[in-house]
Amino acid sequence: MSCEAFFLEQLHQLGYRLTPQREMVLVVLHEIGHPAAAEEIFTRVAEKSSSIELSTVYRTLDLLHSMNLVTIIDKGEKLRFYELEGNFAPHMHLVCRSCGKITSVEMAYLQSFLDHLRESLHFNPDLGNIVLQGVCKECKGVVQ
Amino acid sequence: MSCEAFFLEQLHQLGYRLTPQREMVLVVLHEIGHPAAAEEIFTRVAEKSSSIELSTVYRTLDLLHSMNLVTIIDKGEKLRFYELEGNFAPHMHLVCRSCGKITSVEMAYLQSFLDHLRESLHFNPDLGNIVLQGVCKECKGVVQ
DNA sequence: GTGAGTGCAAAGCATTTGCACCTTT
DNA sequence: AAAGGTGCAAATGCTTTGCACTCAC
Repeated sequence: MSCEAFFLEQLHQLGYRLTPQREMVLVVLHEIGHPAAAEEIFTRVAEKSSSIELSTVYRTLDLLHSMNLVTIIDKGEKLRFYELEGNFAPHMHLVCRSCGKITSVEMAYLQSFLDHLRESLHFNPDLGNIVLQGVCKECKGVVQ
Repeated sequence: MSCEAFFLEQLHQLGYRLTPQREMVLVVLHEIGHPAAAEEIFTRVAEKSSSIELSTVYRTLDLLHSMNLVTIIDKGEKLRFYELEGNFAPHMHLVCRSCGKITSVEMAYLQSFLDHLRESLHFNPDLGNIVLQGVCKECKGVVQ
């Protein structure tokens, strides 16, 4: 099922309504295809001549997040990033502390560790929300 | 070397000064022994009859962080938590999305994954800054 | 004595919220 | 018609910053 279809079904099931604003936010998240700040999503929707307000973007992102369609990436600063999760296998994010670049990594290599958390510590990790800070390849010489 | 000694040495080396406020923040971080918000540290110092201002706490925490004596834990909300790192082996934190409890886990199980990041992706993770969201043992039945 | 550090108060700033109006259902 | 959504503006609240005074060196 495409994530639009899933979105429509969920909206209906939960008694929410489909508005042009919600539709546009989903479209724009698709187009961007990488983690983006609320402000960027807002700007892109506005550019498409669809009128929208920043607080509506936040409310829609919340909604999408509660449906597990959007991941919130907290880089440890004030600003948060939002990414459409619909089409991808679960993955984690690497954030470069020098250039800010966000890289996606598939979860496979983490699997045994996550199993350990679940089985030994009985802690159930949220898979959509894993962020690692560090220094990327390109910035290796620049900092630290 | 105790972390007080390390702190003093670093201060001196970098041309910073030892003030009662800085000393008290370090003492209180020791006493608390678990991740705490700036506000809590501020309150505890104030209780000890040492006069201090919240912004000074923030400035001191920044300083300690830049010396790698303090870890900043970002639970993905506005509020951040600060923990003295001096005496411990590097570890990561599990944050329960239901009750907010922070648990420390040693890094050993993550080692092979971190090696993979370094070797295959040339990404150098910050060890002091790893936070995983999820649901803890006690809250297993409560949410999700 | 000198410049780093502190207290105070004010600013920042992403995000949230209250409320009246509008629109989907 | 009813209730959920939106826009607008104001509030939040942790954290940061400017500035004059103080104090460690």
